[in-house]
Amino acid sequence: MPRRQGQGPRRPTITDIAEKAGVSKGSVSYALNGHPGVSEPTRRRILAIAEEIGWHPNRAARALSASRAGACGLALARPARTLAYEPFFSKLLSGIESELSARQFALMLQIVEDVEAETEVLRRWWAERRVDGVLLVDLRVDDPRVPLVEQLGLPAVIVGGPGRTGSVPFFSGGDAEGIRQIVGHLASLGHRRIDRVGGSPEFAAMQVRTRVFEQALRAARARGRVVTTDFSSSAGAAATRQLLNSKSPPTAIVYDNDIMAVAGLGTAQELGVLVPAELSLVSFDDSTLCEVVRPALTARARDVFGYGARAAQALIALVDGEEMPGNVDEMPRLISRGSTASLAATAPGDGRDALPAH
Amino acid sequence: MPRRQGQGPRRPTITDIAEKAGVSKGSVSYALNGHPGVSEPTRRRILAIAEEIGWHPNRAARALSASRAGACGLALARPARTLAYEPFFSKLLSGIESELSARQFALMLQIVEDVEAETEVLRRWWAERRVDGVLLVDLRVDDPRVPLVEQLGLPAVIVGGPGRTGSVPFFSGGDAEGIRQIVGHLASLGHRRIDRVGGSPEFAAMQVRTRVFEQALRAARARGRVVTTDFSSSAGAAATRQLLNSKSPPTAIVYDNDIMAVAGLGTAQELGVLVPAELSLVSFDDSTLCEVVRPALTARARDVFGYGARAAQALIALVDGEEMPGNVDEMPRLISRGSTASLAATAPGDGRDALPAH
DNA sequence: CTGAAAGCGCTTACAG
DNA sequence: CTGAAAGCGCTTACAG
Repeated sequence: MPRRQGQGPRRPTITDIAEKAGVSKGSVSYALNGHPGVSEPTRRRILAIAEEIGWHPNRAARALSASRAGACGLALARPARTLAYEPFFSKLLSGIESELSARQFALMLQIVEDVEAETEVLRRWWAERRVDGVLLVDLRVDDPRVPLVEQLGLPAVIVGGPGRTGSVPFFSGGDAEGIRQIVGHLASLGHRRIDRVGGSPEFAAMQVRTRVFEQALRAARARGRVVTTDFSSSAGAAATRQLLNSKSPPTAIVYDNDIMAVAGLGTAQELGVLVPAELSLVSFDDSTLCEVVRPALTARARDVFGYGARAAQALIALVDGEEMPGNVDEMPRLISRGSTASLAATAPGDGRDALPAH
Repeated sequence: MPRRQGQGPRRPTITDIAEKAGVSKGSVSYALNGHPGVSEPTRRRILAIAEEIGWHPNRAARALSASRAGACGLALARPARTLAYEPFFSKLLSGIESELSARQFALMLQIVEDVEAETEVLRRWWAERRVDGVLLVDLRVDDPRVPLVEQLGLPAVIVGGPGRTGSVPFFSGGDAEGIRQIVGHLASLGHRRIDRVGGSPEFAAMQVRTRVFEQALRAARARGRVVTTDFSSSAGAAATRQLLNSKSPPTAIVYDNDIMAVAGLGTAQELGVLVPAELSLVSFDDSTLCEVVRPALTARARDVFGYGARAAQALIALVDGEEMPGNVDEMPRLISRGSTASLAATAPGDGRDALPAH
């Protein structure tokens, strides 16, 4: 026989409401949930009593009888200490959370070390009925989470595909269009040697970016290399140094995130390379960071908050068995700031002659 | 009579285990929870069967009978879209989450617009038994959450006091020591005019910082002003401009967060003020940001991840009715980087003569 | 329109 | 050491 915890006053239940109203618990439940089966006057009386005594449904009880957790899960396979460096992620989380809470869904968050650990979390959440569905981020190439959720029958939405996603719906982040805009912008400024400091190729999104980047270069009759990194500032700095010190240095560099772009800017400054006179820099993610450095960084902007919100909305629809909203492709836009400039306008010739040996 | 959702295979319950093992559900429960009341051979058999059929406890059922949600809550009264600008917060969240999940607690996260909305979330969570306890961050002066959790009997730990916290335990962030270290560092470099770009005074922590800042200035025989802001980069830039354009500009500025410090650096550069030759800059929060800009920013570093983890640990102890670990005051350390320098060493005289009019 | 009852999957005193 | 039973607070077919 359960004992009561000693904490605070006993919270009211539907039994209390039923007693006060002089009806059965069943009627109270119908009234509270807006189901047919109670007369309008009775419903109003019940609602008034619930309000008066400050009743709220016990989520555990509701979850148990309704076989529904009322929560969605987000497991993040990221070393916890690096989470801090991702303004993108914070915005995404805000967007997801705002939609979820507006729909009365709770958000379960867990940070794990790698994708294997994440699959374990997904299994456990589903087995424990902790969640009704999950959001999958940072899709990997041949991601094990996709077959897992399919096998489990766990409702899931992939945030930021595409990749091979099986039957799991996904929301694309508009990366392809973003890359095209950036390369187009740089090419229109006269750049023909455009390198890219990209993220790790294990991510499905990176493969798309690299493929589209190379297509865009060809379309612009430009050349360029891709250096892969782990997205960290130190890797961004190292890659920049490597590119600028190479035999044929670029006149423009595109970075896959804002942190690396800022690190690249600092590195260029250390090497005495003038931005944007001698080198143009573009970040693939916009953030306050890009605005506050000098020169401010040209960046691909997109509505990350809305992106997260739409993904959450899709997941709720999936969980509720409603029709999924379509994948509205994000339309990114390029925000031109001080870090990009025309080569011709700022540096006569190819602009490299005046460079110190670096 | 409940119906089964059409999703996936039926998940095993203790009834299944009891049948397979030929014992009662009660024995299964005792065995699974490591309680006395079952023989060792029986326990092992039960555990083996549970493992074999992939049993996991239904959290809703467990929560209902144990009157325990197995979750802690974190409601954030921050405009969702600005959450992105807080590396501090991301690290804190990671630390909290790591401790919680290590102890099998889930984290419920909700982002709300203001403290009033947050009190509503706390009330609802507790009434719905969604959480066993909550973490309170960004304590305000006369924060309504403190009397609320006391009245509700909702276990809570304040992250980043102090302030008037009633009976609610809190973890201090070591702000006082941090301020002293920064002012001491700048004074030892010869600075006597040290201004501070602080956060909004509605936060309890800001009051402490300002008080200690003024004490530290007096102790160092230095002078300085405090400008309050909303922590945003634009406010940081505006405050910097205001201070540098004043009749008696500072030779050093301390910023309450990294974003404002970076914005301040950019503003100084725009105004043609050389950092650190003519102006030293210090950030009160360290982050990658501080490392990647040029010059890199001197900053107060602290173990934010561990700070969050310890707060979560304290909350779990409180929820479990165990003894709370003591409030180990954070010992911050100052990381000296390129943005601070001795006045005398870099600029003869008071160093202001050479400044362009700004 | 309303009530009595069974059931969700656990936990835990109580008897044997 | 083990089993049978009640109870957590809901939801929902089923009878009236």
